[in-house]
Amino acid sequence: MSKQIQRLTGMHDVLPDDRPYWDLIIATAENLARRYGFQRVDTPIIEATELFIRGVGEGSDFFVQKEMYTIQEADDSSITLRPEFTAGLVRAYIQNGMPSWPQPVKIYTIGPSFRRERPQAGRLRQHSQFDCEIMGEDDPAADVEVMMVAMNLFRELGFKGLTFQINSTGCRVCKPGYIQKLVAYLNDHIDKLADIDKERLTKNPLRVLDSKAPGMDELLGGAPHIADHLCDDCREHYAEVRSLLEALGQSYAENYRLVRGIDYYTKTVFEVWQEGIGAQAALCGGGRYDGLAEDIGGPPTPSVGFGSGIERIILGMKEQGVEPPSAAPLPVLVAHFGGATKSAAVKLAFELRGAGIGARLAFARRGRSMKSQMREAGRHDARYVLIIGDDELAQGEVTVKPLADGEEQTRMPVERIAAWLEERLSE
RNA sequence: GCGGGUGUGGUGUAGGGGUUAACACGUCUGGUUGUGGCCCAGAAGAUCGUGGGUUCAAAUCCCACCACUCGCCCCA
Repeated sequence: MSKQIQRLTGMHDVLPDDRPYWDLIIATAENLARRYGFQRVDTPIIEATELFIRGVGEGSDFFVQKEMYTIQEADDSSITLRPEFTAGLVRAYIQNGMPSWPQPVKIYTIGPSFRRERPQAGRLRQHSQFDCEIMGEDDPAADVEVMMVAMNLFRELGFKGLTFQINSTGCRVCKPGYIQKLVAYLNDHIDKLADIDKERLTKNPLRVLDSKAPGMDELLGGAPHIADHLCDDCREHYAEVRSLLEALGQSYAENYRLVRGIDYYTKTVFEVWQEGIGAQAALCGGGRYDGLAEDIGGPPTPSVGFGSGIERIILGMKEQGVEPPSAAPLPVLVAHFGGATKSAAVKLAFELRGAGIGARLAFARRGRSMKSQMREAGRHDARYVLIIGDDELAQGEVTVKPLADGEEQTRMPVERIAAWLEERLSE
């Protein structure tokens, strides 16, 4: 056991049993996104490290050192497996001249991303994400549109008990002032903070709001809330987001403790929560990032988007008992007795496949009992076994054995079988 | 990086110092001459996560490591 090569920590194999979940989620997401006018864009899995450093923010060297898969190239350049999608998509927007496309540009993408952290429930080192962005639009309606793609995705997948958690994180004008007030308040109560929160207070004060330490509800309830310290522009924007949600009849919970750790977020931040996925209740997270395009060398481009981890959605579906339709079994198995009958069986199997009929061929290096081939057909839920023996071969026929009750076994010329099956299978 | 839990055939488990490690499911074969699902019989498959230590004797006790898992940190 120890000698065999194993999967890397935090990586997962997707086996056939899980495939229906993936297919359903991807199909639902793409269908939904297209109905809202999003178009698919795929960007490389690897980008210049610099892109993520700038995208993620000055103070976030933590990611660079510990959480990103970074490769030093021989020519001294540094490249990184994408830890998120937004930076790459904004880069693609700028580089491909999308600022001069009709605005806004609405794009979605699906693919893997990477983070080097200790895995836990719903958090893998490689995980796949569905990601939607509206770039070049500052209308709060765009925020709401993106939010509703997320919410409706989970609804269409059959989730129950979802809540919108929303907040505004301010902008370059009002956020710094708020942080000062928050820090001042927390410093006044520093004795009540856990060690870890004291550390956060110096490194990333907003994160203290996310503290899981006991007794924080009360302390933070008395802290200044950012919604009360927004500048006029941000306050107006936030108010309109809420009123549009209300106009849609969409409920939401204002969560003053909802902060996203990345510097580029401005104004709207949101998550969709579902109870019960371990410590991670969020099915998706997103928000507005009006300054990011400029940070990475592009024109001012107010934008909003969200990402949602597919593995985590699957976890949630399993917890909620949401089942995707399972893959349809192959309708036919072609059985034979080796030798010349095998050749004929091989030929028949390929003819059927060419005609669009799914067919499994019984393999048998040295011949195999009929019983064994029948068992194989049964195991795979085939509907018909087509048998070619010496007798059939001599007469150019094939025996059709139905596996379901109620159908009679028949025999017919091989030339007729494809048409016959097509008719039966389309019923 | 830190902490908890768990490591026995493919899967799920039992066993808890002493000669051939048990059970279920799964897999494969067979139950006459060319016909599945149930049933019956049989087979394959595990150096009991790895390495070291204690002992006459270790899957069982001790230590370390590794992996998986849950959580913390961080959250893209």
